[in-house]
Amino acid sequence: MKRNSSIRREKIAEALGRTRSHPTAEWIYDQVKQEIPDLSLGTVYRNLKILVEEGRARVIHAEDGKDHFDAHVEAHHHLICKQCGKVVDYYTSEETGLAQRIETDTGFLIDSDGLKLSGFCKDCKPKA
Amino acid sequence: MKRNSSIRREKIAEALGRTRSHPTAEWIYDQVKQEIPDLSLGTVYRNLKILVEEGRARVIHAEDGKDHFDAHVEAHHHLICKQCGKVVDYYTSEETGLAQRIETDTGFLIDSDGLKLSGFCKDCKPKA
DNA sequence: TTGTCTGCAAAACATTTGCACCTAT
DNA sequence: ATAGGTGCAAATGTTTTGCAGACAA
Repeated sequence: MKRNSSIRREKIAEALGRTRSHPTAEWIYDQVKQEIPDLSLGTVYRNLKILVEEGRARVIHAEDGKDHFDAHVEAHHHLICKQCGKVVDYYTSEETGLAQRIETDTGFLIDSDGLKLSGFCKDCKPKA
Repeated sequence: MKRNSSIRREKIAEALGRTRSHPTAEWIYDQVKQEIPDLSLGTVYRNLKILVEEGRARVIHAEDGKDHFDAHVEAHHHLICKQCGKVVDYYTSEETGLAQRIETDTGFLIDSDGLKLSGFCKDCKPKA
């Protein structure tokens, strides 16, 4: 299947690349719809899927039941808030040894997606 | 709200405790239905939610879009296969320092759920 | 032409909920 | 009586898909 890299796909990729907020499909839809008023939500889903297949984006299955997307594909980790669903980036290279050891121990190939850690963000954290 | 700890709830907890396979609600439903034929799926969902609230189980939002449940609440980690959705346990205490450092750096409170690492399991791993 | 892309609406899917009844205290 | 618990079916909310038309190579 040849890919035409349509205008819509590129606008979607741009909108996703412009933010660090790990938006949902709907958020992206709202953004791009401002530029392309007859955009449909189905198209957003279709293109996000393609971007992920092409390695230009990745999905984060968050605690809020929605898929969140991320165009920043360099290795980094995600902290996912169980309460508000927010996804925050975290950078460290400290886990590379861990991933290595896991593969040796279990045969499981950890991918560069990095870790997902769930918990409570600053705002949702129960005040002690 | 007082909890009666109904028979159904306990059977569900037992079925979940009996396996290490991190089943979905539907799998549990099929299991317990053998003992309680008029069980309904809604009840399974309702009780799983209560078990999670009570800290007797936890949810894993897996890559297959379904929620998986786990009654083994001691601290351990999960390796989640992006291809087949399988969830495998992994035990190590190596990340405690990491969780600590994340809290210091970001204010994000990582919970004892441990890490979720996605990748490919032995069986789904692309043969080199 | 041939294969891809799209809007739209319908479908699919996992999960939740309203309701009337049942059960336990 | 009062507060939970339940089956059932309907509703929900996100994501996918079928289709017929539009577009690009």
